[in-house]
Amino acid sequence: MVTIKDVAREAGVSVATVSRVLNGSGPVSELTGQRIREVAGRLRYVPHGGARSLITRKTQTLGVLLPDLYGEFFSEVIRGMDDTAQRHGFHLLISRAHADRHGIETAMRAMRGRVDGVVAMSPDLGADAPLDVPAALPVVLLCSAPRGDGADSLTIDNQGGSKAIVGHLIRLGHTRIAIIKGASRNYDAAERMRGYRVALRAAGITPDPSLATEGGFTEAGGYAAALELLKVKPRPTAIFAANDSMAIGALSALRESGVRVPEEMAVAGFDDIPLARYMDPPLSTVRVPTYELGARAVEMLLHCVRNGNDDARRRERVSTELVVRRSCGAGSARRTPSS
Amino acid sequence: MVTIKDVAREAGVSVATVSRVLNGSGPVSELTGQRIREVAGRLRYVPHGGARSLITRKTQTLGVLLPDLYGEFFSEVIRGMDDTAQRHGFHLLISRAHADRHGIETAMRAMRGRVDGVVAMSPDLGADAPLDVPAALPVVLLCSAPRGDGADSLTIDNQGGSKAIVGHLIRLGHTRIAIIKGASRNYDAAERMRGYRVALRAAGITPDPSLATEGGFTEAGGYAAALELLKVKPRPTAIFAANDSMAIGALSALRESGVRVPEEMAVAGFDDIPLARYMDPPLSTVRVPTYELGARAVEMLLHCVRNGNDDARRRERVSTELVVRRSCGAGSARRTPSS
DNA sequence: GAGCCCAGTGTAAACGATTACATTCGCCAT
DNA sequence: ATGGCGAATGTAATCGTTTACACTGGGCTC
Repeated sequence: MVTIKDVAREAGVSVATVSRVLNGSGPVSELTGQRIREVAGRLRYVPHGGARSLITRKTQTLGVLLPDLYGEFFSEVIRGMDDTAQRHGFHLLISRAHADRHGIETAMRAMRGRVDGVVAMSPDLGADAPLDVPAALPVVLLCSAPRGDGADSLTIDNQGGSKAIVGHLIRLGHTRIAIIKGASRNYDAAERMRGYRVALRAAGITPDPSLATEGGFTEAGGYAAALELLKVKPRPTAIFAANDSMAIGALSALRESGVRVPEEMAVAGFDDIPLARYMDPPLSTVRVPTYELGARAVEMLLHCVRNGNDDARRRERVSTELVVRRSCGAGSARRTPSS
Repeated sequence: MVTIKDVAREAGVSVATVSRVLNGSGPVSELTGQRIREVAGRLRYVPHGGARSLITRKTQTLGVLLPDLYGEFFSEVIRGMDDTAQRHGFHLLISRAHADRHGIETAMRAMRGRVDGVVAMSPDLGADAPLDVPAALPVVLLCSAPRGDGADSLTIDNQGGSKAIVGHLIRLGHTRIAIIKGASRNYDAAERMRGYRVALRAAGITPDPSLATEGGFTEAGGYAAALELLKVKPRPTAIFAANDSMAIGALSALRESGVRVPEEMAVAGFDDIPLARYMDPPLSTVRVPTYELGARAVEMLLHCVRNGNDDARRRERVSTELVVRRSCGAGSARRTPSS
């Protein structure tokens, strides 16, 4: 492996001069510069990133810690992150970790000295204590309950989205609106539940506990939850699933039970995954700007990385967009934007 | 930021001893060991990964270079890679790069000194010349035309998959089978086309050039291609799209043209993306084991990293599985495995 | 022509770890 | 008593860079 020393020897100069030429720092004569560049090219010299970052104390790399979920969400977030990082000359060190405190902390430790900062998604609720990681490491928490004041945080406007779609159902005349909740300790799930309650109360409807089931954010969970809800008397006329996967499971359950959607039961989801518009009927939902979520998280992190980590903590939130399709039975069946 | 020196000073020993304790190398007295561990814990010392890798000449990190595509494929591949890498104590440095030679080479250079090896996906055909990267860097090429002998390669059994599904259509009695090809210079696309031809010839059918259109692997492309194919006289009775996205586009085009699937036109895709089984009718396709693809690629790379990069080049291929659903009109409409 | 400045270059000290080699010391066999 | 051995520890070189500082020599200004 050819190092800067090899280049220096071959070009008959010192390593300092080579470094200056290759980084454009310090004054070097035109002639020497050319010679060095020629030699470096001929020898196929490529600077050793690790060595460089040791002395400059910057790795030009951002750590990304994601929970064990995957699918379209995962890849879109990463796409947003990578685009943004690359535009600023940064790499991405990606690791999937358990969503709990311990998993996150372990993974973060392993990143010490390899990254300039970390975007971590640890949606598990409860661990309100700040993370036990080297204090100097900038951290942006994604879709997580804000924790202490060691880290910035970026979340989805879950409440706003829930309120929008539940409000829409209410305007369509529904009063018995059920909810299929997400994973029990999950931050997004809790917030979506809260938005649902707020929307009902704002319309003068008292949330009925028998209309709240849990689906764990999975398709199978949504399926089971829908079957439960069909047994409730009087039966709800609308189901709001806290994500699209569960809504899709619910649609299957309803079809197999012979319940027509949206005539006998309106259904709505959350996330607007690609599948949603292909459902039969197409699923009304709340669009989450996944790409922007990743992009914004990296921007926030880069801000910390560059300006030091010491200034005031930022708490940001990306807003959502109501996507009305046929599954909720709106007259506005075709008001779907674009897709 | 606390370093090994801080720990050494605080514990009243030399850095060598601290290192020995923390790595379990060399003999250290029980007492000293305990003291050092206690101090390290109290000071929240975490070894600096970058510094360590500089001297040990191992980064415990694998580079991953993926083209600008995304979606379910992307995330599943990464999931397979990360699981495998993590099991062996490795991290993943992920970068999206242009699929062409130059993009790959640039990205690889940026990874010098940060990774122990690279999995690169550069499906663009044509660049048969070996990649111009530091020779010592182990590389596994994913879904790409084997290039020179500097790198191992792992591909999908595209031909096998195409032959299976086209063969299936032939057994159903079709003789005029159209194909919607993938992106023009793409390796997978070319191989799938080849498999299609081979299958036809094996059945004594001469491929009809007017039945081959191109859809660029996109949904819109598939839509347009299907409209083209409907104009061909005599009209084909089956369409094989080289991926599911195009098949889905084709389904839309057929529905809007009032052509019933599968009665008037059989349709088949390739990839088995999650959407496929939700289509109406559910899409017959070829399942690609995406997770295993990523997992296997990392295993191959780790083999190179560990045993040096010098031994014989491996050329591996993951096999595919025929997934028959309703869109191709098989009597076996419900033979779909699991899903 | 002495002093200064500045462009161009080299020397060597970092960065934070690992590890080969040297040192010390107690113990045991001779 | 002496030599040798091995356990426990320290010293310092090393990995591949960047960069503060020192040095040289030529062109100015007075």
